[in-house]
Amino acid sequence: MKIIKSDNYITVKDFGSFDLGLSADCGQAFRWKKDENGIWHGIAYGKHLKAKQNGSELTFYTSAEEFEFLWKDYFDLETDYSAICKRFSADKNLLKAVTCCPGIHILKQEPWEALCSFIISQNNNIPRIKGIIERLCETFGDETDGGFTFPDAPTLAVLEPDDLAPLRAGFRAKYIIDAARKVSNGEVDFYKIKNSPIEFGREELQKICGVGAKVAECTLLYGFYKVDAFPVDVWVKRIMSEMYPDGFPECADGVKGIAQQYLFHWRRTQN
DNA sequence: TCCCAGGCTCTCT
DNA sequence: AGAGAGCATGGG
Repeated sequence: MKIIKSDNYITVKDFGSFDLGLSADCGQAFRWKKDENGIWHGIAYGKHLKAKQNGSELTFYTSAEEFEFLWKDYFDLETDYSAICKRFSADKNLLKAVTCCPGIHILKQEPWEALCSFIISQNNNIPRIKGIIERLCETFGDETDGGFTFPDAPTLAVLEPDDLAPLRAGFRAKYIIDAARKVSNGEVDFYKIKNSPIEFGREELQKICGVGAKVAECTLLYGFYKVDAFPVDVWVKRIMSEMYPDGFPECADGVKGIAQQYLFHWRRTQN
């Protein structure tokens, strides 16, 4: 990877097959938006980022320091996805999926944001998930230069479900509050989840009311970078019954979550 | 309008 | 243990 510094931005080259837009908007994160100039805007870890891609050139409107300690890792730019996709090509469906949308990386989101976002995602559609999360940030987050931060768990833990009425999250409001309380009082231990095998995280997260297998897997994959987590939603369920009635292919062992992300996006963007 | 959405809880067998 | 209804809301 090559980084060229300028006054107010940096240019990055030789980053492999990464696709910024696809990664930002393939249903794993809900806060990235593209403006009329093709520039992506997002906020993570309390920092606002503007970034754009022109083929094999990425522009980050931030300092080289911030890129090094935050965004390089957030966008998982040092993992060799072409090697992973090459492994996937042993399976004909996975080959189609990675060929159709190369460049998807798993975004390393904040654990709390991932948990909260996927609680909101249940029995919901992506445009509305984005709306609820936006209202959550506007109502309870902190204002920064480019928007609002994601409100942390302690901030929400002191609220009652009714206080979330402005979000129009429906029955999910009580789940968000239960999650906020259990995370901020340590009943659900993020540090231990991060440093334990995936099975521990599965059990720990499902202590929260409103968190079942699917939300737990999503949180582990996108919030804790447990790349073998395997979220099964209605789309992946279709894929499994149509293409893998006898089980998932061996070539995805250890990185099933990444395979799932390619298949999910592929299946969803067909027609 | 009506169906359905990156599911989960609760209840009834 | 397994199946099914109900859930809040609104996008398409």
